[in-house]
Amino acid sequence: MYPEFAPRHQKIIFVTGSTASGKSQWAIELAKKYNGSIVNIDSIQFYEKLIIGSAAPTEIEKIQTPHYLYNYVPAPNEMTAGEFLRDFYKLLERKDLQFPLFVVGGTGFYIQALEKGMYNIPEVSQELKQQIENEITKFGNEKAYNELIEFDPESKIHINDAYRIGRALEIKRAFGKTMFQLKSDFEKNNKFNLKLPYLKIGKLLNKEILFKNVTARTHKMLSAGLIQEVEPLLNQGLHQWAPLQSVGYFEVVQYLQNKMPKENLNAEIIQSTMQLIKKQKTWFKRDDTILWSDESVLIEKQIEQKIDLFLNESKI
RNA sequence: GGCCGGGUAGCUCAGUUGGUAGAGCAGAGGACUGAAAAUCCUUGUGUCGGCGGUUCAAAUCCGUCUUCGGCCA
Repeated sequence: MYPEFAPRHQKIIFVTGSTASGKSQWAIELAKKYNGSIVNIDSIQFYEKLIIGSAAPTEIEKIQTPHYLYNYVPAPNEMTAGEFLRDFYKLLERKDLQFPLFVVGGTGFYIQALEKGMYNIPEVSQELKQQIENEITKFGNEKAYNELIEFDPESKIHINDAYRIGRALEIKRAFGKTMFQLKSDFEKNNKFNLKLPYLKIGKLLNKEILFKNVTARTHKMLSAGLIQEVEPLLNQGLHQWAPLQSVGYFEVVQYLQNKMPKENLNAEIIQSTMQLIKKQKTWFKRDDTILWSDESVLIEKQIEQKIDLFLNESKI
């Protein structure tokens, strides 16, 4: 599943950046220019039927350039970083795949997962996951936190972070390991990092421009039928479905459940989107290997020269 | 014009029998290895509408002015 090596002509370019930065457009231009393909690495655009609110590519765009891993996960399935890796490597086996691959998305966690690999542990059973989740809701964080700290006194997880406590307990009970042990095992022998040559580029716009983009795009989503996109999903009882907790979808669910007046919807979505952008920026700060462009065409061109070099070099 | 409420952090509001203020949200910063567009952490000095007064001490009591609601003329 994880290839140990790959032919040298198989090159990858990550195109990242915050929401509403124009990275998808840029990626499409590049894919056309270099006759490559687009691969999704946005955590919401994986899902079937989440088209408008996730700003997924249009049908026309998909016809013009090969797009992969978009809108294919049906509800109530939920995507995970690990599942994404499996799907990605399965995609690489396709004979008709046109390289270079432009892997596009703003989900830093997934980019990291693909680039560095993930801790090598099997999937935890649904039963155990459910059991731990139930315990935490029933007995509260403290009991779970105490179990964790007793087992792993070094744990840095905050007592309020029920999600991470739960995950750490899953690892403890299923494999008897601490998160730190997983990490050091992983660092000693990481077979799962990305073996193909790759380059990372991104779009970083200033806040004022992003706010304008977000405002325009939120308006567009709502008039394109975002509410109508969510309604049938709610009718199927999917209000707990993870992607419906995401920016834009969450607010529409609130509205449809009469927890928010319609006149607030637009502003609330804009606000959440700006908060998301802020978190994405914070994530990207940890990675100083991304070549950043802004709204200036000049820098974009300079980066494209680097892409030329990267694609032409035949190292190894 | 009269009566009753309100005017406290950018917003919505708490402030017990007077001891110079605090929550949520927003904003700012950060963490992050299988939900990640999620989850979590850190961060609150503001003429307590103005001016007088009572008091050792007033957002809190009194007077007055101002302003926004509502009701009655």
